[in-house]
Amino acid sequence: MSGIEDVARAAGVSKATASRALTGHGYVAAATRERVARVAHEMGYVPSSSAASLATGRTRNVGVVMPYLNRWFFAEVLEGIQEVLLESGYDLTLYDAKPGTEGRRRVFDDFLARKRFDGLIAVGLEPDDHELERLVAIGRPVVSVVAIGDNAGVVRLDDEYAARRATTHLIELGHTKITFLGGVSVTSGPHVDRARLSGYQRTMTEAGLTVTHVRSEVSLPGGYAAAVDLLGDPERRPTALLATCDEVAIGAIIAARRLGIPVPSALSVVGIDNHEFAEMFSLTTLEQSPRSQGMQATRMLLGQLEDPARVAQDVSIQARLIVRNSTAPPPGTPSVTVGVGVTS
Amino acid sequence: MSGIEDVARAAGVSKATASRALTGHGYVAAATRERVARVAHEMGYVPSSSAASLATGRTRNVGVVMPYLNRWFFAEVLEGIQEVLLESGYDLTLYDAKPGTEGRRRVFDDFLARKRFDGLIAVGLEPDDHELERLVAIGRPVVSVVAIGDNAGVVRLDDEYAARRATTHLIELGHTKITFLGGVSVTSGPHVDRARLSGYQRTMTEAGLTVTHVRSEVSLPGGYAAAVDLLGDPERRPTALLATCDEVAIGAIIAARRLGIPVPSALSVVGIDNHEFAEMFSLTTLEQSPRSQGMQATRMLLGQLEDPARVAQDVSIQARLIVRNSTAPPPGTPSVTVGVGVTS
DNA sequence: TTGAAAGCGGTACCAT
DNA sequence: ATGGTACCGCTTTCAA
Repeated sequence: MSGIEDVARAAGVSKATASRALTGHGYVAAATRERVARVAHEMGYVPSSSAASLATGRTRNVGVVMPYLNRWFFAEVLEGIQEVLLESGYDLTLYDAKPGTEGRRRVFDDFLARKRFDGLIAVGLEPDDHELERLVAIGRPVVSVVAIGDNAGVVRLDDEYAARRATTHLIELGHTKITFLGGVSVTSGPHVDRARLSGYQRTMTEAGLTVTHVRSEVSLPGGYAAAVDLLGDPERRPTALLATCDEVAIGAIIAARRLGIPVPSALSVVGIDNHEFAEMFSLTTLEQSPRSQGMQATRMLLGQLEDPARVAQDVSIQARLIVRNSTAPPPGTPSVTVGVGVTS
Repeated sequence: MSGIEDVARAAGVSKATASRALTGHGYVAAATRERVARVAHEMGYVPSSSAASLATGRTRNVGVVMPYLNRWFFAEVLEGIQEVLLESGYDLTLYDAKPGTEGRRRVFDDFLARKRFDGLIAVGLEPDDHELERLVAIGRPVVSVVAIGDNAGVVRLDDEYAARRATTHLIELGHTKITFLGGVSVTSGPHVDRARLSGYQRTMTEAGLTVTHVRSEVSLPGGYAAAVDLLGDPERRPTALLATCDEVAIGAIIAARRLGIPVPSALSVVGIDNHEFAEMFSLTTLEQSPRSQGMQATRMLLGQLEDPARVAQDVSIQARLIVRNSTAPPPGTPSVTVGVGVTS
């Protein structure tokens, strides 16, 4: 395994010159640079990253902390991050921080403290005070996808807006019995679900409609289970459902089908995400593109790395409504109304 | 940021002793060790990993290469790997190697060559000759999940067996028109699907039954689309479907429901995976636990790292059949037959 | 434009 | 059991 010294010798220059030629920092005669580069290539020279890191203090590595890897949103964000890092020659070190686990504690207390990265991307982390403090203590730039509650750079969906938009869509179709499916409450549970629930509640209240909220585990099977429960009871059954995310919405659609409730003629369903399955289920939803959020966050971080003076930004995304075939006017509406009320 | 030298000074010992006390290598008086440890802790000392790597040649980091992050199998494997590495204090560097992309080329030609890891885990990689050569050239232990075609350590599902077992299950129920859904052919496409298709074909042939294979993109929407096509044509419609994986199987079940074909009374469906959605769809399937495959592979790799003499193993897993409610005897079978023929 | 040499922060050998 | 010191391989200042 040849080091830079071997390359220098073979090219007939000093280590210093070889380093300059290879890194592009400092003056080197064009001819020299070329010769060194060629020799290095021929010898199959690959710089030792630990030596370079030790000398420069930079790792050319970015850390990514996220609580789930196997959920659509997170996997997509991760792919987006990976794509940009790959282009930029940065490695990506992944830290899995599942809420409430010993592993998460170790990630914050041990792993991150090692600073084996130049910067960090936190995805949907919802850190508590202690964790936030650790994050800040690292002293490296942090950008987050989904708010994190401090002054770091952020890329996020405007959740409140998305929920308002979705609710408005249903109200405009003529619905009055609209139930929000998912999350815990406005004051507890993941921030994302709280913001969406809140957007729904405000819109309903402003329209003089009654708010109804049914909890559901935030996953496809969770939405299915909750919807089976809700829709099975004719007393409680609404004419429209706003789910906290597409996974829950799709679970609900599957539940409705099993119960023989036609969507959208007897029940409208809206989600938030534009999940990869949304099209297959003709789901009306609000688009958030997690992949491009990951890409944006990464670009923001890389920008800060190359110019520490750069101010951290806060990018808020207004989701676009995608109307498919899971929403229609409520049953009994004269067919002159607006909308795409085609029966499935 | 205090270094080991500061710790040594504060504890009144030499750098060497401090290092020994902190790493646990070599003799140190118990009292000394304790004092050094305490001082280090008080000072918030965190060793520089690049310095340590440079000195020891070991990174305490494991690389993971996989072609997809957003598919169930891969995400699960990744979580399993992450879990074991976290326990062992290893970092995890992720390399996304999507087939046919420029990014993949760079991963193999540039990123992996930097050897910023002590060992590598390749998941479902299906490397071509060039890529395999690069992998070997790295000169670090490699363990793969899903075969890789060389002499590395492997943890994998016995795909041929899984398909045979699934096919046998359907044959025992009395089915004769069984179609395999997914994959490309026995000689092309991903190895996994080829092996499963092959297991199906042999079992069918041995039973004197006719082989029918319908291609499908290997995803839930893919299975849905392919099944809509197949089941929509009464001429071609079989009484049972064996899907190359649960995602395809579930797509097919959804398609069947949409077409008004009751599962399992008019159509039996078997998958391979035991996907997180399998239970919700009452899917009969062969269980493979990707999470534990990831964990096993990681333990195998860590074992090789601490004892390079250790022989690489080849762990092959025989999937267990989980009978749920997506399989039943074919329509028209007298009800005295064996099986779990409950109509959905 | 190039070279010599001093680190970067640990580890581990060799003495003591 | 502990200390002195020579590396690990690269970057970067300073002098030439």
